[in-house]
Amino acid sequence: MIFTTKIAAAVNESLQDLYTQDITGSTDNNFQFQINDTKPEFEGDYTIVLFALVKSLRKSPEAIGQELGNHLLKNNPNFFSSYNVIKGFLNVSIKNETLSSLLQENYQNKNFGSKAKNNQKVMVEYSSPNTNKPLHLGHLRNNFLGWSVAEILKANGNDVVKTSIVNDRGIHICKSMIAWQQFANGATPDSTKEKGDHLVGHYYVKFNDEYKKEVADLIEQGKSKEEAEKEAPIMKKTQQMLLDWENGDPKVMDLWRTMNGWVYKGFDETYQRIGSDFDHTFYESNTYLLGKDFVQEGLQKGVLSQKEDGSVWIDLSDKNLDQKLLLRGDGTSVYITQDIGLAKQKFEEYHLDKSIYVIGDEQLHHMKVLKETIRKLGMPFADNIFHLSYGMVELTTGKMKSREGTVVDADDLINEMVSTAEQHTMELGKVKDFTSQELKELYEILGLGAMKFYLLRVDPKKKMLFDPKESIDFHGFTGPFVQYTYARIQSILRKVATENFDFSKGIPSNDLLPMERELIISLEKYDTAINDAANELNPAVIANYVFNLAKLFNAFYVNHSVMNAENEEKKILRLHLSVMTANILKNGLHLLGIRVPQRM
RNA sequence: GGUCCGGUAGCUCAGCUGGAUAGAGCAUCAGCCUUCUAAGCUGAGGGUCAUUGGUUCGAAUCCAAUCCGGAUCACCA
Repeated sequence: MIFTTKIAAAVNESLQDLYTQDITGSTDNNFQFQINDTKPEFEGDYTIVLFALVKSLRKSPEAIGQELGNHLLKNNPNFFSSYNVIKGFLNVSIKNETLSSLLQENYQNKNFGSKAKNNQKVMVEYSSPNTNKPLHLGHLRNNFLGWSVAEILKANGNDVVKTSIVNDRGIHICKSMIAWQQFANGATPDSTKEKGDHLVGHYYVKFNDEYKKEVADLIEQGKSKEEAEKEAPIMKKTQQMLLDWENGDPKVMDLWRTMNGWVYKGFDETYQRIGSDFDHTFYESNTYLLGKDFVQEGLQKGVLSQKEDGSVWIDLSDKNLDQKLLLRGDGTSVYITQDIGLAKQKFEEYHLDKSIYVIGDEQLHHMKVLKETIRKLGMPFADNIFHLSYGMVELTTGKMKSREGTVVDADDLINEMVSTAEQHTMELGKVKDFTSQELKELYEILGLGAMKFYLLRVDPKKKMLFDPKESIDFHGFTGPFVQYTYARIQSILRKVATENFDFSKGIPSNDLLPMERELIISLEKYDTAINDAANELNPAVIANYVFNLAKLFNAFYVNHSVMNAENEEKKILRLHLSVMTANILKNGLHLLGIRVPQRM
């Protein structure tokens, strides 16, 4: 970022000096060019692409390149060391002195991280589970994404509020409750030694099994499928329970609170383990009546219309979106009604500039409708609602369906990852002196690191394929690879620390090897990575950056010794490089919710 | 059917606001541990960037059409 903006400014200045008179017509001095990284097969650090200038200057790209390169060097003798022109590409190299003083400066600032100050108040809503079943792989993607995006936005200078809305009411919750009443014989998490969310989840599946059975029986007795589905006793009981719940029936409320309590306890355990946290949690049981007022207001304003049966609609056909029901004939609200109410509440209570919803892409349409409805209702924040939609996690073995129990359970997967980490660690045998407590901690760091990296390294928008039979890798483009690089550097620092280096004296040499230059330039790009990731709401940008940096360091590591450097000056330089790389790897991984081990 | 998203190496994915010979990881093959951690490093093979046409100095990238896959279009949440 620092370099590209600096180069852009320098190029602009030179172009103005050289060609202002030559430009006919426009006087805004707007020169078109592009700055790219120089491809490794050419000499140089950055490449200025000149083709776009050819037309307005009416010169050959080679001529422009020579003139511009020459002028740049003359004008910025402390910044550029050399240039070359190949076809329409002007490759420039940055001076060693500039690079090492940048490293020096950033070393003293402790970080290359973003200095951006956006100062926006942003809410990120993510996780948003149902309290009738445990979390599965899809929820993990959501949690990791939401948490990471929130941290990335913070790193980019925003004030971020993390929230979750818990879907704790409704017919599906009653299903688990009814099935528990009928089949559980009073089983509790304590009596069964099972995590509460799993226990409740079983009865959700059980409901579905029983329901199917009853429907089949009724069909056998001669009912139509439709009739059977309506009349199945367990479904009727469930619907009655929902009514009782809405009327505040003490017995139902009691059971509801108890069973939700079990689920929350289970969720908390999982959240704590994966490091998900929220500044505020909304509960649907509190928010589901929100939004009705706006419907009334909208009616008065004439934005909404009412049908004969009393139902209220909004017409979005001008936005290519059809009509949408906002209030049923009996006056009860639907999902989107409360969403409108909650959106408004969020903006007002928190004075938000932006509200981001981390929700699967199957709700793209819903979110579009929500946004347009809010706009039509005249609420000013419609444009500040963003849907960070992510693709489903699909299994090689078919679709995940909680109802049918064909999901990759979050807790199971985490356990599996952690034990794989243990297995690898045991095989390598590098930490035999660790206490059992330290080992346990290490396995968590590595197992979760592998899993988070795996889920975050791909573009959120894309759906991803997961093979439950194949374990997530610990080699190559993975979390453990980056963690390993960090641990390696710590190993160097542990050995050198005893020698009491005086870093305050700075880097005494400007004699840089190609790999040392590459590392500095790469470190400098962390800032750009954070910016890009924040603008795109895409943690994969960070994952890719951090991986490339680690790869670069490893190549450097095998070629050049820090401890036994050619001379004292080299040693100091490389220590700076090592510390900075470790800092950024740690910081970058943190943005992905991944911790680093000191040894592994 | 309408709308939206995707199709890049055997597999999983980068690259997509147009730029040089399309990149990683896994898998395959060949090397590297008396020197700071081999969860590592070096190298090799592997491509009709779904197809066809267009735009231009230049297209994986932009446009159009077609094919394939998916999501969605509730008085469910």
